[in-house]
Amino acid sequence: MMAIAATIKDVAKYTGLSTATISKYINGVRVKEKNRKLIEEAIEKLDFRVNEIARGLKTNRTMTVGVLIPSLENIFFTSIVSHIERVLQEHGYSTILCDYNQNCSLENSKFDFLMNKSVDGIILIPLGIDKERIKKALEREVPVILVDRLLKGLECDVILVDNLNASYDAVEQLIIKGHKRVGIICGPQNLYTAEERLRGYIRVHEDYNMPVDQALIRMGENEIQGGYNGIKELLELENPPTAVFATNYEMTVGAIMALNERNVRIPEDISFIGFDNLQLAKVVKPNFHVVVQPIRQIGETTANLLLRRLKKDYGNYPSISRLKTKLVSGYSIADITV
Amino acid sequence: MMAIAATIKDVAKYTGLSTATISKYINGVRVKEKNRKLIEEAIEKLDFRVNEIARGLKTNRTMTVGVLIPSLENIFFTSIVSHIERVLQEHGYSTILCDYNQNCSLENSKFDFLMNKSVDGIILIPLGIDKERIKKALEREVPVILVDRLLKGLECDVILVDNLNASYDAVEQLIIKGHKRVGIICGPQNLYTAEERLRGYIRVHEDYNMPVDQALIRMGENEIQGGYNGIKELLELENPPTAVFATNYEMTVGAIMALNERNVRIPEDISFIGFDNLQLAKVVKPNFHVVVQPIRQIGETTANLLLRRLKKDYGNYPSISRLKTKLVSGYSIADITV
DNA sequence: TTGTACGCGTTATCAC
DNA sequence: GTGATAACGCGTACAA
Repeated sequence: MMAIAATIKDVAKYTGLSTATISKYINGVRVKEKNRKLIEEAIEKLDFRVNEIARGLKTNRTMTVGVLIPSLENIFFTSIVSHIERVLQEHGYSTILCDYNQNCSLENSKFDFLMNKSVDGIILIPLGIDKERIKKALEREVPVILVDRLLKGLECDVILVDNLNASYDAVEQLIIKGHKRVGIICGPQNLYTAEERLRGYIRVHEDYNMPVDQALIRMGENEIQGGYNGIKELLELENPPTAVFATNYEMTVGAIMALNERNVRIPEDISFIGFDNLQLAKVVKPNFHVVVQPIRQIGETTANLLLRRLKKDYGNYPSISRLKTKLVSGYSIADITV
Repeated sequence: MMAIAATIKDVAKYTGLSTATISKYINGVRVKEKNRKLIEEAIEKLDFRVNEIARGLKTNRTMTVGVLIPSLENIFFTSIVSHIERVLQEHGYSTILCDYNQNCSLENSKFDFLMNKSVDGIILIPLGIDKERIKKALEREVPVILVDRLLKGLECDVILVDNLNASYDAVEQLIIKGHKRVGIICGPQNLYTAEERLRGYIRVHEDYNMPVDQALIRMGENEIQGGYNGIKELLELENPPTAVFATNYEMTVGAIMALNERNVRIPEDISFIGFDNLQLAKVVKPNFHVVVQPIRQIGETTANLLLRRLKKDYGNYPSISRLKTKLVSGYSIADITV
């Protein structure tokens, strides 16, 4: 025999009160002290829980947020989601998670899927979504928050990381320590973050009046393989760099692997700065310098902004946050100033 | 002006038909050819979409599945989720994802949260959940599928990996190649998978009539640090192993890092078998042997089983699948048979 | 094949 | 403070 969930009606019957009163109690309206006791007893006894579906039908809210990310197999993205989910859940929202497998057309269709599911809001790490979809969502008063990547020409809340200065500061450290030839391993240039990180690299060169040698710029996929190949190519240059900056986590792993494999010592043979995973940087000896993104802050800021929008608080719309990274020091930079 | 979603009523008005007819059309019941055309035109024109909330209220189904995993910061888990989500989404289900941060009490409360959200089914990678909760869910006809870990004394569908034989086969390869002292780096023994993997190690020793040296068994957290420490301890033994088996991905990364750092060569100085991430194994030179879990298959099997249960197909309940791993060869085992 | 009428569990609007 | 009642949008007898 299966326990059918009790309804407001049941509680009403049990207490002798009306459904209206029960509903009010549930929604925080004051009721007579005596009735309060009674209702609480009934709820306990009948194991009553609000039917969110029925409530949603009335209120037009599902207490559900859609989160759409490029891939579930990338720890940077999923870590952000982890924090988002925690904060939202604390406020009673559940998180419908979708990934689009780095595929724009999937990105579009999953966005539609979420809209069809009547989510109350959407958090999106975008790739190449059709901006009209986002506009339409906003028109329907479904707030959308972009994360990590900007979509030019779209008025929308967005939480970013200051990638340009992250990169600038990292490379600057190398320059300050006397490095004239700094290699950079970066992601595809149609990707907002990768582009920004390369721009930081270029700008710091300009600011220090140093030429940019295109041969030192290695682009590849944001994967282990990309980092691995990048290092390989850099080491095989006639005039190889004395320092290398890897600009995302997977590439950092690949780069370290390639260096170890060739017995290239850090920092004696080459100086190195990695990206993102502090734990990894701490495990490898010598600990390497690493640019750490404020993952927790990204997630929490995003969730909190969305919660505000869900409360119809549209203060400082559109809000553009640019969170700061941290350069955590290690022992992977050789001082070669003469 | 915001586009309010059209309802069945609107479509009925537009076509001059009744809401019942529209509803039937939507649910695949035949209608007059002429009316079909008309309805389709109206749906297109009005941009009508079924209100899943209202439908859920009637059908008592939310077309939503809860997925509860130990951590969103572990790529093994999230990769499984990725496949689950894809399959479910193809069948119109959305996935509410929660993680419990490796914390049993959170595991319990998030399970409750999902039940309160009236999900149609739950997929759980369990740690120490109160089994009564699962029983109660099953009684309420909410199917639950366990993944990766067994809960003893609970009748429930479960999708497992044959960890014992995975470990057995890996270590056997080392033994066949003449290794008498094989180190194993494994996770905490209150964890189902870690325990199974160690049992495989022990069983193959028994089968080959080899003593098990407790000093060669290093336990730690399933993290990079655990693998790193494990290798370190093994290398510092008076009588160190000639081969090492790391039993999860993070530990494999840590182990490789530690070996590289000490310039211990694979396989000249030590033979090695890793776990899980084929891409990593292929990137490191020499490619190392690696036990690969059928992640895609785990996800798809899980999703498909749940879909069957959601259709009230309770054939071969409880279903216990034990999926096979694959030992992918590399060049990390030295043949030291004399 | 189509239409009428009602109910799903909740909230909101009134009166009282 | 409380209660009766009408929505919310859809599915489904049952009747036509």
